[in-house]
Amino acid sequence: MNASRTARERVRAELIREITEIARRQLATDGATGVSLRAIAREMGMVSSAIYRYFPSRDDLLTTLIIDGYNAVGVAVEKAEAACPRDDYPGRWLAGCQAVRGWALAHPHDYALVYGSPVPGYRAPEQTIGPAARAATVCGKIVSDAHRAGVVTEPVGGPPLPQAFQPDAARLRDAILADVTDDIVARTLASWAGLFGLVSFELFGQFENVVTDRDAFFCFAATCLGRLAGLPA
Amino acid sequence: MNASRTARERVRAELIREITEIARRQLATDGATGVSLRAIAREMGMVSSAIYRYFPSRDDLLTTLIIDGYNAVGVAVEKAEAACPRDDYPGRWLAGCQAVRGWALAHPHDYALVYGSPVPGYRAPEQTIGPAARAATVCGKIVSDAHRAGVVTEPVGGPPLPQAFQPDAARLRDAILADVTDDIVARTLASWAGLFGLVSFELFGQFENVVTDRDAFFCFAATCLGRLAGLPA
DNA sequence: TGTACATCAGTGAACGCGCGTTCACTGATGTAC
DNA sequence: TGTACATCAGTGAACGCGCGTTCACTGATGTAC
Repeated sequence: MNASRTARERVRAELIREITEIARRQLATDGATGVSLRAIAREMGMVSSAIYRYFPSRDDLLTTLIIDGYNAVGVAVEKAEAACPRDDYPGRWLAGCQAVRGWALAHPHDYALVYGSPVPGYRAPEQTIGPAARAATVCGKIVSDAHRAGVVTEPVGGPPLPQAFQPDAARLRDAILADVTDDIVARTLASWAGLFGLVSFELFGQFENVVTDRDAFFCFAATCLGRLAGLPA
Repeated sequence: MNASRTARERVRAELIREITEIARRQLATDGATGVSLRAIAREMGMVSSAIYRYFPSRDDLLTTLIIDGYNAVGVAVEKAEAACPRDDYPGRWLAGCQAVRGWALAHPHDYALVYGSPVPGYRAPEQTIGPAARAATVCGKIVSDAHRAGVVTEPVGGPPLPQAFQPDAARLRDAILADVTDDIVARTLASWAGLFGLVSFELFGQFENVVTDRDAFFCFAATCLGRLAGLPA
C-alpha cells in the first residue's frame, strides 16, 4: 500500500532529522570532533549500531552538517541583503558581510567546520561545492548589479591582472558576476576571501588585546573591502 | 659539581628537544589531533608516563608548538622582507605576504594550528601573545616606513573611522605602526587580516574549482590589500 | 480477507583501537660534609 | 677520597574514558498473490 509505505518512510525521515539535529547540537557544543555516532545513539535510546541504518558512516553525517552550514550562511546573507534598498550597493554589501559575521559569531563551531581548518581524517566530497557557492552568489550579485548601474569604480593604477586569471574570471562572470570586468572579478574575489580573514581573526582569537569594539571595526573594514571590489562608499 | 649539573641538564634539554621534534613531525603528518604523548613515548622507547618528566601535560606541548609556529612564520616574513630594497615598500609588503603564504603551504597543519580553528579542548595561554605579534610587526614596519617616506596615500572618500577604534589605533601605533594615522592603522589591520583570509581560503579548499593559478592570483590580491593599507602600487 | 514471503529496524556482542593522567616504586646520578 | 643523603629519571600497572564499524540475529512491518 502506498500510504503505509510513506508511513514507514515518514518515520525514517523523522529519525534522520532527529539524528542530524542531535549532531548539530553536538557540533554547537563540542565542535566537530564532538560529533559522535555512539553518543547520538545513546541520546536516542538506541544501540550504537542502529545509527548505521540511517547514515553509512560518520563522515556522511559530517558532510550533511557541512552542507547545512553552507546553506545556513547562505540564507543569512540572502535575507540580510534582501532587506536593503536595491540601489544601496555598499549597504547591501555591508549587510551581507555582517550576516556572515553574525552567523559565525552565533555558530562558531559551524563556522569552524565549514570555513576553518579541515576536520582530521575527513575528506570533503563533491556535494559540498554547490551549497558552498550560495553566499558568494549574493556577493556576486551585489557587485554585478552595481556594475550594471554604472557605479562601480574601475581600478586605476593598481597591479596588473595576471593573464592566467582570465579563464577563472570568465567562469566566475558566467556563474555569479554577470557583465563585470576581469579586474573587478578578481578584486571581488579577493574582498570575499578577505572578509573571511576578518571573521576568522575575530573568531579564532587573533584580535584579542588588539581590537576592542569589534562591531565598529568590522563595519569599517568590511566597507573598505567593498571599495576594493569597486563598490562606492 | 657544576659541570655535571649541566651534564644532566644537557640531557634533559636534549630530550625536551627530541620530544618537541617528534611532536612537530606528528603535527606535520596528522595535524594537531595527531599529537599524542603516548605515541611520542613509544617512539622514544620510553614508557608513556615518563613524558611527564618533561611536559606537565599535552596542552603544554601544544603551546610549545604554537609558539614555534608563530616564530616560524615570523622568521619567514622577516627574512623575505629583509631581502627587499628598503625603499620598495610594495615589494616589501608583497614579499612579506608571500612568505606567510609560502610558510602556510609548506606547513599546512602548523598554519591550521596557529591561525585555524582552535584545537578542541585546548585554551591558548598568555604566552602565545608575544610570538603572535612577530610577523605582524614586520608588516607594521613596512607601512610605517612608507608613511615616513611620505609615499602612503591617505584614503579619501572612504568610510569614517569609528571613534571607538582610536585607543586601539594608539596602542598599535606605539607598538608596531609608528607615526601612522589612525585611518591607516585600521586599514593596515584590515589588510593583514584579509591576507590570512586569502591564505586560509586557498589552504582550506575554498579556491577549489575557482582559482587555477594560485600564485598569480595571490600576488595580485595581496598587492591590492597593500594598496588598501595605503601603500603605493 | 488470509497467508507466505521479503524487506527493513533495531539488538547485542564483539573487534580493535586509541588516549591522558596518576601513583607507588626502583635505580641511577649528583651533592655536601 | 669516601660516605650518607637528596634529587631526579624512568618503570609498570592501573584508572577511566572514548570511539567507529561489523555481523549474525530477532521481530516487526509491509507486499503480493
